[in-house]
Amino acid sequence: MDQNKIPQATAKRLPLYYRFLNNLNHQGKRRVSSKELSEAVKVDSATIRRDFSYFGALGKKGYGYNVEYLLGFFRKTLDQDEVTDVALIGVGNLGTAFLNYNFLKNNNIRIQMGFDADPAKVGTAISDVPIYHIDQLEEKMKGIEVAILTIPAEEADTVTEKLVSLGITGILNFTPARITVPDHIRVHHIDLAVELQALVYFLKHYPLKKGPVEE
Amino acid sequence: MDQNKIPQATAKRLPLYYRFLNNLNHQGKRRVSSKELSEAVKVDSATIRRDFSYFGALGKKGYGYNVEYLLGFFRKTLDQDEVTDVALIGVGNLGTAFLNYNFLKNNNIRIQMGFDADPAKVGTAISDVPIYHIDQLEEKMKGIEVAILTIPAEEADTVTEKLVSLGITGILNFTPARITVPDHIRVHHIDLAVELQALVYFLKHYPLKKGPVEE
DNA sequence: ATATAATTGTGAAATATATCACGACTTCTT
DNA sequence: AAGAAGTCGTGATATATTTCACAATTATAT
Ligand SMILES: NC(=O)c1ccc[n+]([C@@H]2O[C@H](COP(=O)([O-])OP(=O)(O)OC[C@H]3O[C@@H](n4cnc5c(N)ncnc54)[C@H](O)[C@@H]3O)[C@@H](O)[C@H]2O)c1
Ligand SMILES: NC(=O)c1ccc[n+]([C@@H]2O[C@H](COP(=O)([O-])OP(=O)(O)OC[C@H]3O[C@@H](n4cnc5c(N)ncnc54)[C@H](O)[C@@H]3O)[C@@H](O)[C@H]2O)c1
Repeated sequence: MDQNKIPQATAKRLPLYYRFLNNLNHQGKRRVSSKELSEAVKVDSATIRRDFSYFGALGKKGYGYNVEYLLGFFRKTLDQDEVTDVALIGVGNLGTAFLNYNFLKNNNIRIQMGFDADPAKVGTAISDVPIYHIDQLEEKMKGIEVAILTIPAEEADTVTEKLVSLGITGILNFTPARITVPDHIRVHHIDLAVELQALVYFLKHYPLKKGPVEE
Repeated sequence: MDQNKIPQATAKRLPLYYRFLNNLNHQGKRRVSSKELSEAVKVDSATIRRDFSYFGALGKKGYGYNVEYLLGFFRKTLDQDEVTDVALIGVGNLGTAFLNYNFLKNNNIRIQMGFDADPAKVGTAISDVPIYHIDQLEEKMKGIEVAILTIPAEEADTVTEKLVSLGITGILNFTPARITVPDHIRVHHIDLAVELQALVYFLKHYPLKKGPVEE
């Protein structure tokens, strides 16, 4: 049932398509063309058609795509029928922001518990998510396969080792550390400082149209 | 002085290299090879050499790269000698987390002011960053070219229009909305829910080695 | 002084992604 | 019912990025 031939670039766009299809559905739209979708998600319409085509012929020539059908298809494809539980490690500035966000609504993902090393935080709850001590990882984290890492960079390697030994398979890493994991574990990095700095770099070195490059 | 031929993929990695070179320098390391750096940043060593080579011959065969020299070079390349001021729009969960983070230290970027629509937040300061009312944008935001957008998705288009009319050139957009801007404005999207959902998708559909695909 | 080991920079090849452009088919209009 | 308009799916092509692999050069050991 697995389509290992779906390009990663396509896979990364699926959640985006899914969200916009949901929006359209809520607006009562019955059909949508790759052109319309393109304007909404800012992805070239040929790319959208190509993306969809990896899953078969989902549309109808001359008509477009049926919103409800497409939505249902992607819901299954993205496993949106079952809730995915994740753990959050590091209840600081970023971690707290995530705990206050409802990933269930649109993404069917639930942060089920948080862990921190600070005794002042242990035992509390944020948006109904209980916070445990990091030493309770083994005891509490049974069955959870995905972790969000929002701890100081210095702690990243130690905590990652623990997570790996407890059977985690995926980590969303917000620390600037490039953590080391065995081959069978997937890590996605979101490096906010790098993103910001890269944006600034692009602005200065790849100016878009207006404002010609001086000097 | 501009090198418009540097691939975007390379440009995105520059801040990463810069940070690790900084680390090495602090550790007192004098030289580093592409292989060592590769292990630290998890980027193939050939890719690193290729990336560096776009800027000329920065290394020495049989020796590697001089850390201090490379660091100095990238500091200039990344304009790390002057502070870049940015504005943050939307002082909620995420926005507050960013305000509490010091981007100055490693990235020479300063969030100089925040804006919000909530009167309870206006007039306060978070980590010494003053919060103004969104209606004061024009009055206060003079000279700032980059904005971080952390407002509700519904507000994204309206606020973006204002930002654009006030001469912003780059936006780091954390809302799930795909905002529409003129061609000369650069928008980078960081869509946290999409990132999380994409990670989950990859885990289920592209399992790495161990744990063969069932069903 | 010589041999050995390390490491760069890069042409060439491989891989990945995006876009063009059009035949085939559907829907809409009159 | 016929013609016009719209839209998909996709072969071909273009572009972007990564990786291989090796000659050239430098450093190190004996
Ligand atoms: N806040 C931002 O805007 C921002 C921006 C860029 C990068 N980051 C990175 O994200 C990470 C988190 O940032 P933050 O601002 O939320 O930091 P923070 O200091 O506010 O939060 C870190 C939390 O982790 C906890 N912690 C420390 N050691 C731990 C351990 N061993 N196990 C479990 N919990 C532990 C701390 O008690 C604290 O609550 C950092 O690595 C930071 O560099 C944050
Ligand atoms: N918090 C998360 O973990 C998370 C995850 C995924 C996506 N997001 C997205 O990031 C954005 C911010 O999320 P959040 O959790 O910080 O939301 P939030 O509701 O906590 O904060 C939004 C802030 O924007 C302010 N605001 C509303 N309208 C405004 C306007 N017109 N001008 C200026 N300020 C205005 C509000 O007063 C509030 O302080 C949202 O679009 C959300 O979908 C957040």
